[in-house]
Amino acid sequence: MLALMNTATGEVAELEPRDPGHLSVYLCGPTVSGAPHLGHGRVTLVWDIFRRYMRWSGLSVRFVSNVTDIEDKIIVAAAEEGRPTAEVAGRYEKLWWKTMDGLGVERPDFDPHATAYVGEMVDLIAVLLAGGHAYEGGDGVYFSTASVEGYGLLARQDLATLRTGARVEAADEAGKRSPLDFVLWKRAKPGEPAWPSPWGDGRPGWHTECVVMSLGLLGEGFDLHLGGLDLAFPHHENERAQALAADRRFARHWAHNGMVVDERGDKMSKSVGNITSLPGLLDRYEGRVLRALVLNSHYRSPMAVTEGALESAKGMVERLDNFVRETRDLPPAEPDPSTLARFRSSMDNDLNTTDVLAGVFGAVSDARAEPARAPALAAAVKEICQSALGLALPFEEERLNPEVLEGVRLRDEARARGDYKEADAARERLVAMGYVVEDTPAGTRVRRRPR
RNA sequence: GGCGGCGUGGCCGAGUGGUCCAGGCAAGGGCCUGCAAAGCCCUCUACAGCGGUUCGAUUCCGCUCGCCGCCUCCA
Repeated sequence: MLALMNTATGEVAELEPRDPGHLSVYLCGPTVSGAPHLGHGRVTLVWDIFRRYMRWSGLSVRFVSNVTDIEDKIIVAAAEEGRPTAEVAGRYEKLWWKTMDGLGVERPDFDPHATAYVGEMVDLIAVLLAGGHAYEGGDGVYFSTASVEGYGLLARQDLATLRTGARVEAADEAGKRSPLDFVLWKRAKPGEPAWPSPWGDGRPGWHTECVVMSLGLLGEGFDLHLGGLDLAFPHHENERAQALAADRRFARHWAHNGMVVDERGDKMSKSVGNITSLPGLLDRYEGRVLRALVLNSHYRSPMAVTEGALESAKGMVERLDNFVRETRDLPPAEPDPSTLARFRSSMDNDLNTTDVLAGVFGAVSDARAEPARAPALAAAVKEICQSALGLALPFEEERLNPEVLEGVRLRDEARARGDYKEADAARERLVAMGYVVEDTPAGTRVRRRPR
């Protein structure tokens, strides 16, 4: 079974599914108040790879990832555009899923929306109030962090030290008793979207939705809660605190992926404003290149998405593409067992995907050096890349348009009669159409280079 | 200030107390080719610095320097 760093303990530990053979997973999804950025690309790719691998390993995975469709930033965006929040959120959500398709990231099994769970959130807040874990302040209802034993587990600090480092409270949260307390229910200002509650019309705070949605769809003591490292504290801590205060058993294992950083090594961050649009990047690089880049770095390390790193990742994809093209007509074979074994042990070791790539490229080299083993090795590469990692490779012959086929025919004819001037001209035309041209014993072949 | 992490060859990026070697990208040379492309071969070979432990440290320990993350919004 796969061992994964557990943020709650600081140790790599084997996953132990609550229900044998089934894995229940919650991943914190996007707030749809803008275009997805590179950080969204990483978090979704990392855990998409994880999810596929778990399924490939024979587990059934119940994968839940939420969409936060009501939140301050959405209200601001809607006000700026003079449109309803639901419309703005809907538009960005559409862009979100389109971008996920571009990345080759599978849809979650469930994608609960915050606005569909307001009633459950109100119920939870009532329970917290009744239990003395929450209080009413000026602008709404707040959670009392001091009321929970062991608050600070995911930050690996205790309440007192966290409080020492906390920054000055925001003015609109003046009703809080402690800077670490957080809002459960925000009373609506005039014109803001609002839902009814015993504490006045308003909207839920961000941290509550994940509690009711994860417990609602995955049940008590679900297996794994995932997200970007920046969510570990305070977001996940605050989820955990609510669940504990409500006497519910929450996630049993927490895992967090590292941040995307800029060229200088600084984290991409909304407040800093150094975030890069993901759809914009996907115009320049296909999703497979980004997936290769993610695979080439450990999921917990900071990852820079630079031109050089992207070009390098593209080179890897191209090398795999070439290997697949040259081996796809080999007779079918069982995947090479030792290659698969190495793959499993790399993945099971806290998702060491860089080592996975080393193994895959090792198989590629071996297949070229030892033709007798090539069918089994090629089958292993296919199994690993396609089935387990979601890295689509050209296992099927590409269809070429008539114009390209005509160019290929012209080059073949010219070469056959020794007219290299014409042959070169035909090649240039094909290159201009975006193809790499190769001469083979079977004649001219063309292929597209990864974008 | 508290807590956590990082510093590997031109670049990205694993890993390890002791032979050799990560892997990819890039660069240079060669083979192959009508010329190419792809592929193959070769070259460039590192572990921030200083101490310590050890027969032996890039790997363990300490210190120094540098960088980053969290304690604000955030994936």
